[in-house]
Amino acid sequence: MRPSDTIDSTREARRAAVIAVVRAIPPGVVLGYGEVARRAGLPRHARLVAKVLGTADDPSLPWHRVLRSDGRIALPAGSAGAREQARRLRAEGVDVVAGRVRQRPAVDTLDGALWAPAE
DNA sequence: ACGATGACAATGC
DNA sequence: TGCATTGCCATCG
Repeated sequence: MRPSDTIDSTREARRAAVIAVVRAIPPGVVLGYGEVARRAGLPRHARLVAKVLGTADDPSLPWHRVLRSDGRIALPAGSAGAREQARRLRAEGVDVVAGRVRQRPAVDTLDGALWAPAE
């Protein structure tokens, strides 16, 4: 490996951390960007999470389970991505109405709370 | 180095 | 609920 890679890896490491967290989200569960950032050990990096998901090319990544903190789909309403996301969520049993999820992304729900520990 | 940008979040009205 | 404002922070030109 080139020495420059070791230094650049800070960026890669964060990206990897975010990817790992997103991949760990179980079906039917949704999290906010800020939450994901937290779980990735990067508090206040919600926007970075967005960037990562946007540039991630891994098709097996369940990026559709990441929403805004208010339960809204982050992608522009009507856009191909937004429709795709809503479609996938419903396929997992998540209620999506008008680009919004009928479930609190917050760790308010029992499922979310129980999911918190571990690792 | 500097300002603009963005799949964000919290707060206030 | 919706919209505007402010704060945050990595990226990019």
